[in-house]
Amino acid sequence: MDYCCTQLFEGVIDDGDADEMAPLLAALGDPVRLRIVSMLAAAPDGTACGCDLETPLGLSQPTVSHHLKILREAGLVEGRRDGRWIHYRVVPERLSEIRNALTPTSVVLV
Amino acid sequence: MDYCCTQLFEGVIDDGDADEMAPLLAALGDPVRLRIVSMLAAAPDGTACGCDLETPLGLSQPTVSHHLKILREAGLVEGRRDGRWIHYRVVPERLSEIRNALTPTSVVLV
DNA sequence: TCGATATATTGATCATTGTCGATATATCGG
DNA sequence: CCGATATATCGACAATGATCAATATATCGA
Repeated sequence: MDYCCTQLFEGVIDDGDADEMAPLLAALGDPVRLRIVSMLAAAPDGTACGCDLETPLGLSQPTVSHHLKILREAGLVEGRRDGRWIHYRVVPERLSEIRNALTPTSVVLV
Repeated sequence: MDYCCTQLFEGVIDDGDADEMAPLLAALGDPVRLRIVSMLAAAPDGTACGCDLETPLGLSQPTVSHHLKILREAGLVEGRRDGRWIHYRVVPERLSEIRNALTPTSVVLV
């Protein structure tokens, strides 16, 4: 190895940033969670509760709860309790972070 | 279920699009692959061969090859053979697709 | 307080994935 | 043709993840 065009990589994303950004992208790297985010964004008032997602997704309540947890921990979704229900909404700033990271002029792609 | 604010979700990403977009995001949802993309983008001429990545990544040749394959199959990276070497480069159009999908006015997020 | 509904957690199972060593394939130079 | 280098594939293994049934927790209405 390294007999060929070895070179130093400068301006590359540092390990910490990569470890932060990857879970964010991985959270959206699942068709179910993509659909959830899309459904929340498409909902009339921009929110929906978990129970509304089960039937259209065709998944059990624990599974939907599992995916919502991942999206929540990634900061891509927020939940506000309203009595029995928790209204989930997309956090658009978090989506912007991804878009910015993938922009050619960003830190990630130099 | 569905006793609460049941509603139809219109304008939501369809299953086919979600199944297409998810692997694209999942391909970037790994810190190693994020670093690879960043390294390719940061390389002097925008390309690097696999052998250049092993040492800075601290990974074995098969592992780097594995990640490059995933990025290749996702269309995020292209390889051009040059003798013994394969020069990999980022496909910026593919990154744009992700950015567009995550834009509030896009199909995905309606 | 009790029953009903919404959400979260637990435990289990099966599939996927990241990693490596070993090996195969391809290309170049001699 | 042979040895060296770059890349891909195979096989194995440990870790992660998606899913569900069962159960726990929380809130409301009666």
